[in-house]
Amino acid sequence: MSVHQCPHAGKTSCMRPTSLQVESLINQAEQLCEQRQQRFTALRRRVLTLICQAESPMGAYQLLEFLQGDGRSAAPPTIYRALDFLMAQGLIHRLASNNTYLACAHPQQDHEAVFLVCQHCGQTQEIHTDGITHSVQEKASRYKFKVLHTSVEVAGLCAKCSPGFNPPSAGGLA
Amino acid sequence: MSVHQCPHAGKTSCMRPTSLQVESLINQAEQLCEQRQQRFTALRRRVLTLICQAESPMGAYQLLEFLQGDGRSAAPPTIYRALDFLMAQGLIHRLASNNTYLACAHPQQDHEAVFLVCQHCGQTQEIHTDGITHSVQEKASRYKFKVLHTSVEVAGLCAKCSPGFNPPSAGGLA
DNA sequence: AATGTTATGTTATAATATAACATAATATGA
DNA sequence: TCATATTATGTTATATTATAACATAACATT
Repeated sequence: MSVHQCPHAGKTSCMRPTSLQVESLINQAEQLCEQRQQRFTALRRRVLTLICQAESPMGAYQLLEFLQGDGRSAAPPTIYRALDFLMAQGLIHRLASNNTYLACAHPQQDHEAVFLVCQHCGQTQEIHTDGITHSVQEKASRYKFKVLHTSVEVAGLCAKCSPGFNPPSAGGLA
Repeated sequence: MSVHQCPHAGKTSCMRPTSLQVESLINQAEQLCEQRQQRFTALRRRVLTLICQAESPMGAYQLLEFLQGDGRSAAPPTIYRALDFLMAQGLIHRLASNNTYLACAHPQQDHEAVFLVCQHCGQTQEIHTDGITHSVQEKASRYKFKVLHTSVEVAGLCAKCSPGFNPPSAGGLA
């Protein structure tokens, strides 16, 4: 399980970040919440940490199990409320196509994102694409449709999971 | 509830089609299934008809109620199996953002679609956009990601429901 | 009719998410 | 500091969406 280079420089969802990178994401979140006078509570911090540490987007009940593992009392509303908060703050995204949640790669700016969701390993990459956003906007305006939010979720196979892919260091074994 | 002009000429999901248009959609479906040696059973026909007649995309349990209203015995698997079949045949689409199902506007060709989903009235327009599809494809290939299916769901307000919209015939009342 | 295949019926349950109300923690102002 | 308001969390129950597993029925082919 090697960590690959990534264009997003430490704040991306396309790989499992190191503990230092997670810490940095959490710190960013803390600052954002402070600026907005929102409470970044222990629970919210814990949930965001779990999401940041995950290899791939996680389901609500998966996260809930981790909370319960903490010894903490946790029922479904516990996790859904935390997720709602984190989404409202733009710190995480929800993937409608598989009901999972993942850390936002760029919590600073308000943006529309595109997600490349690997059907084989689940790893999901958030990418930015003015091109797509603009195409949608342009098309929508032709229908006098006022865009509030655009969800683009691309199902497919990531580089590692594409047929024929052989990891460079493994010589095709395993 | 007037029927507006629509670029899709009778086979669109942006409005409630007339009974003649529904009939035509069903006939198309029947022909496609025959060509593919698939059984277009009474149940499947009924479900597709319900979806075609709907003003806006319908939930599975909503559809199920209609089936039960028919006097027919119907449990969840009844409707989900019909929906699965219709999706496999490309006759309907599923919107992941709100768990609803709507008739495909162009069942003939295999296509990627973009959906403009009105948050106020629920009406949903399927549009075709090579631009968006190509943008996604191009972006994905830069990440060596093999695209299998692209889902684009745009939440917003349709022309009728946009703030300030006044229906031409109502003079701003109601 | 006998047989295999596909579709549907039926029961149960899984997976995802929210409502409603109680308690606890935090913030604010007197 | 205390009283109060507000926000967050705990708790119980339930709603919503979807599937598993197995039985029966319909259909297709011989």
